[in-house]
Amino acid sequence: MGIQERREREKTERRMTILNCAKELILAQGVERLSMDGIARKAELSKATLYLYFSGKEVILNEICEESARIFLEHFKPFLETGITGVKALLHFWRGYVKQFGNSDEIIIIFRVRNFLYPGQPFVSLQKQKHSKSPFLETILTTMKTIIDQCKAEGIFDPNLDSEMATRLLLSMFSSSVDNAARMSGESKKTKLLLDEMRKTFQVIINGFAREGIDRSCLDISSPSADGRAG
Amino acid sequence: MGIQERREREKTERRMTILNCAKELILAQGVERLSMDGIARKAELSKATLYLYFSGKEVILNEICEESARIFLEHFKPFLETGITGVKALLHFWRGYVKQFGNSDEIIIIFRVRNFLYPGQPFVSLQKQKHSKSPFLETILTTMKTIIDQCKAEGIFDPNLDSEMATRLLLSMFSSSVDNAARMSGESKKTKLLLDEMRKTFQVIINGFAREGIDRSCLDISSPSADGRAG
Amino acid sequence: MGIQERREREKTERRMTILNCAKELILAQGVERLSMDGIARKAELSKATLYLYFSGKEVILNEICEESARIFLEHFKPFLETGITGVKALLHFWRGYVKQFGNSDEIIIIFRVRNFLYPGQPFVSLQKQKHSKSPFLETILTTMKTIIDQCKAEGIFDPNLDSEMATRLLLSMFSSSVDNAARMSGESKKTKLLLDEMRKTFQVIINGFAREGIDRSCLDISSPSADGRAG
Amino acid sequence: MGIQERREREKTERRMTILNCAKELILAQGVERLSMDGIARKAELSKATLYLYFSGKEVILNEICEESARIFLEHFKPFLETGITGVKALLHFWRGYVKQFGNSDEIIIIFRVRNFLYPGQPFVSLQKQKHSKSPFLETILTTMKTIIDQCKAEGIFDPNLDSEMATRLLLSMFSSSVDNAARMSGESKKTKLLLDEMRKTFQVIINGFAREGIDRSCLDISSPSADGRAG
DNA sequence: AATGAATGAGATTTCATTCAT
DNA sequence: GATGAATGAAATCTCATTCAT
Repeated sequence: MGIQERREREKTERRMTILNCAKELILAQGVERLSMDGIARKAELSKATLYLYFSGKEVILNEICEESARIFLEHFKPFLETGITGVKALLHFWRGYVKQFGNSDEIIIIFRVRNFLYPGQPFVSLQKQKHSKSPFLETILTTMKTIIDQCKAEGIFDPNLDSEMATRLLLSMFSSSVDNAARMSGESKKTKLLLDEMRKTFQVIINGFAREGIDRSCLDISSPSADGRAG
Repeated sequence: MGIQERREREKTERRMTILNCAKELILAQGVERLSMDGIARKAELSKATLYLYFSGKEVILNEICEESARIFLEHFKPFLETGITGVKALLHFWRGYVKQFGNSDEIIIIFRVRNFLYPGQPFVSLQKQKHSKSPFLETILTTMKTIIDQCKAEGIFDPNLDSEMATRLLLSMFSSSVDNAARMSGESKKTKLLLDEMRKTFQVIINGFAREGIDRSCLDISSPSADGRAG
Repeated sequence: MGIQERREREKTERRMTILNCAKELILAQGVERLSMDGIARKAELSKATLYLYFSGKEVILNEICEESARIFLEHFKPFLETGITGVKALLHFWRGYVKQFGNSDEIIIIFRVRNFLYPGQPFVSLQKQKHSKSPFLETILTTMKTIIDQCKAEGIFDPNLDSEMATRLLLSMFSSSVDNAARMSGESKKTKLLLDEMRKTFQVIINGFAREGIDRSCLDISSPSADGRAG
Repeated sequence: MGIQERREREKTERRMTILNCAKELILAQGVERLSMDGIARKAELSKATLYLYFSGKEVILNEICEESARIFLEHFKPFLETGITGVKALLHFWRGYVKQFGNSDEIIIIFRVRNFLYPGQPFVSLQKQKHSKSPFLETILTTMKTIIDQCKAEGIFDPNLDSEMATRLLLSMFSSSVDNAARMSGESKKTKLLLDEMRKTFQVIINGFAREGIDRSCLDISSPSADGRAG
């Protein structure tokens, strides 16, 4: 029984080792140059062993993406509670993102891998897709759209705003920022510089979403006192 | 010397042939699947010959990007005349883009190749780069920044707006849209759908750039009568 | 010792399980695609365990072949009693084959595995082999040769007929037919079509074996009344 | 021009070199163990070069098979003239085969490779196939069936003989013999022993084809005087 | 006795690049 | 200047077999 458990644990650990090695390599040299050989070498395993845990390269990338998205969602969830206003949710989303972004590279990986797996494919395609291959990414999208709709309903955002376009725009922005960050070397990745840039960008876009004439102070994501109440 | 000249001219023509074939292939099947083999076959040259004109695949891609940017700038220039207001310039920029986008595929190529060459690298890195590898892309950026600065000076845009961030945001948006378009099949590429999406996005961002309280009608890029005069 | 015996019995059972799983897989997907992995999965054992019972894949295949031949012989034996004429024995052989072929897949396995193990190797090599690797196959051969010799002695077959060649020819024919059958999908395997083909072929060959001028009716394998008495 | 021709010739020669190396390896160690690596090593070429000449392993095997069948047909053709009786044609076919078989290994390769490409698939499947992938093999089959039909028409063969079955039987026999030969080591391959076996087998089968009561001497393939005239 | 885990060796295939002519 | 031919290095994936527990 103890053995059973230990086995299970070790197996999970190995899986994690492999995924982590892959992630590190992705951060270090880009998804494009990621090879099974490389992962094997870094994980100090034989190539064949990789195939014991994952049925192919594509699967590894998918898992990385999914796992990162899952982790992100987990970190983010506590910030999203029921009964709060849309703007408040938006702020929480942003803060969750900042927290997450400051703590790990998950989000960088999500975007980089995803862009590799589906090159050039936007997060929300203009052409409807039947089945998303990525439930967690899907969840992120849905969540964001819900928040935007709520903001519209609360009279904060322009009622004519196309929510789906808005979702796409926000996520594209995140993706760009992240890609930008991923190109930076080493520690500088998580610098204030990048977060500043992202905050500014996020702010500009939200301002663009806002209903004309509204007091922008209630949309101020930098101020901790912003409470989402329309003025 | 006549001979010398003819030689020179032929050489240039050859170069162009190669680049054009590469472009067509990129449009037809994506940068990812572009191979020296393919270019050689299409150009009806031997692979070895390609190396007489370009020192490698990377260089070809770079040149393609540059050349497309140059062409884009040429088309765009007439819309940018001195003595007009910033907003008007912005509208011209947008119209130039729409025109360009409806008329040729240069812009698709610019973004797709660039994204392939520097995957995930934003157009304007947050980290200053010593030497831009792409003078023409640089020019596009500079132009846009100039316009934004002008809009700020004219009181249309938020005086606190970070012009460089704004430039990056605009270009990221364009890039995303183009990638999205490139995923669409055939003629649908240039459909109203995409242009609509782009227009909406552009509009939202500009609205976000605007000074608080300003009348948004003067920023309406869909209205041909918008003249950039602040209300 | 009871324990000893049980152990022994269990070991034999395990061996059988493994062999049977392998057989089923062979019938389902062909020898070519048989893998140790597959056997282990089907037998619900670990691959390593297979090696406790058999020293390698080749050995498993050999045993399968042998065991199938043994089973075939067992089914066939009752049809072969002493005191009957050679032709009658031949008819019994044929009927035993038909019965066997209609009732189980052993014979398919014998030939397919054998052909895989020794691709292109005839059942009876022209070159004498010191030690037959397959005693049971050897028995089948011997039996058949005995029958043929008897037919010769009884004046039914051409006295100049080379009995060994004749044996080889008959078995090759069976092998071909079986291979043909194995290519057919599912139930159609045992259709009248195949048995017809085999009967015709068997008949032609026997006719070829016959002494010149003999009345072929006594060799008619389709007629149940043929009794092997020369007219 | 001379250069053009020389190039062409050299290219053909390379192709031949590759095919010949493959053939030698097949004869030496069986099709099963043939690998692109092996061919490359034997041909003293890089693996990549093989792909310049053949688009894959399967293609190489197919070409080998086709080419060998073509060579066989060429050697065989002179023996098949119009206006001869069916039996005479049959004798010629046999002699062509013997000649060919005594002279080269082509025929061994045909059968071994074919058996590998289409494992267990008889030359003439009981299930009709839409398109033969092998025009030359097809020709061999057609030729043989034509001869058999002619023999039936001439009253030599049993009018009830199923010509297609007969063709299958003959070819199976050849295939078996050849496989047998291929297993023999070195020079013994072409020994009288094997040819004797084949002759005997061929004779028995033809006797089996014969109409009942016919004088078998006219079917004697060993006698050079047999002239195919029914007695 | 049993097995989960690991692996070495090898398969096919691709492609940017070089070189002799 | 042009090119046909060649290739090294790398990619992904498979499988019979072994070993520590």
